[in-house]
Amino acid sequence: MTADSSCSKRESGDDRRVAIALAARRIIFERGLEGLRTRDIAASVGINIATLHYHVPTKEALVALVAESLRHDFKAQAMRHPRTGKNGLERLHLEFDDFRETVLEMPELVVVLTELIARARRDPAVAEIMIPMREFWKNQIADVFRLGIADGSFRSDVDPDAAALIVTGAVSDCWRRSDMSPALLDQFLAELERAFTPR
Amino acid sequence: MTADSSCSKRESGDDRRVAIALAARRIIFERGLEGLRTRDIAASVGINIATLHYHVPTKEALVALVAESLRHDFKAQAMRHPRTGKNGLERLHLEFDDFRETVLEMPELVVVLTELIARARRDPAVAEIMIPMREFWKNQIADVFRLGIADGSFRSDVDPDAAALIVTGAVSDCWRRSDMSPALLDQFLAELERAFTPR
DNA sequence: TAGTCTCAATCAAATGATTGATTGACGACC
DNA sequence: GGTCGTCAATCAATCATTTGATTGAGACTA
Repeated sequence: MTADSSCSKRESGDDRRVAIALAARRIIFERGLEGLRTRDIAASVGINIATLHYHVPTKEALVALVAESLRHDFKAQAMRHPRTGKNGLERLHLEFDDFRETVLEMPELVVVLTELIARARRDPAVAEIMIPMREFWKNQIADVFRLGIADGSFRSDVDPDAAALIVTGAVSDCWRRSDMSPALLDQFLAELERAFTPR
Repeated sequence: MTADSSCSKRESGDDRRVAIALAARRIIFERGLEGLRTRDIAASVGINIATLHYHVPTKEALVALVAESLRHDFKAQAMRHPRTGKNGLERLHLEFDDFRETVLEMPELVVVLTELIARARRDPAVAEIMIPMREFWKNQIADVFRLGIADGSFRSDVDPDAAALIVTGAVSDCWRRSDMSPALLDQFLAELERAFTPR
């Protein structure tokens, strides 16, 4: 206890808010938005409830902070692997590699994403963050399909927008299952590629 | 008010519980599990909070009742259109017709389903109802694919289980979007069929 | 009549949020 | 280098309301 000198120093506002968002994400993962309590977050961060309110004034603002936090991670993720010089199919394949990595590294991500997307229906502040995120992802995949059709790595009768909806939807749902064996995951992703490749 | 004679008769326990489940579903649709309050359900049904507890002893039991209610509707739905004498592709097509109907008739269904499936991770009583339901649906679709491969209406290299995951996942996610135009929905479903048909 | 169902009032605890006092950090000034 | 003032950050205590649930009496039904 006395050796713990890091506790005597105050964190900056931004660091605090990051810690708050991460704690909230963990709790949402475990208990859903349903079970998210401001006091639990404060306890998890190691601060008083009033301090939490000092940094994040309302619970609603807190949920929006979580949404921002997710957006931030999502963005960092999207920049991870360059796609230049790859054809459509190769890019789709890289998307799936990213997916596998994310499942391993951030299992909680999609559970929290799902809760926030559901909340977007009833909270405009959250919608403002989550819906553009989702659309961005879908449009990225649609562009991969357009490229693939042009370079011949996908069937010419593929509808890029519809295909993107299929891929993003199937991948999201698969992610939510979280109990899939690696073998079944491989089967699933292989079948998803086969769905669009020429014969 | 005085002309309202239906209020003068007591409902049976079963009818009450049905009304309670339906009220709860409506509230979950509007506010999520996060915003589900026993008093709001009681008010919506037109009964006192103690009466609600008489019929459904705890909030947990109430959520399980909602899960049962969903299962019941899901079952009724599955029996709706006979599938005899149809090949694989025709059956898949009928599944999609059902999907369209359900989107129109019960828009709240998948929002509530999603909330309950998320809750299944942390509530064994709900998991016991929701997970078998989901697996049943997936296995039905997998059987459609097996039939279709055998009758030649689907590609022979389709992996039925993986394909079922793709279809159920994509359809569920699409359903959750709830803001899709009918034209885009048609495109989506057509592309989903093309993904598995021979060339 | 007996069992079922319903209600208003109530309980104990939880919940999001507030208040006022105190502490920490930093820069200016002597 | 020490002191002071200012602002940011923190805390314990508290508030007002909500929440899931309970109690005991009365109403309803067959």
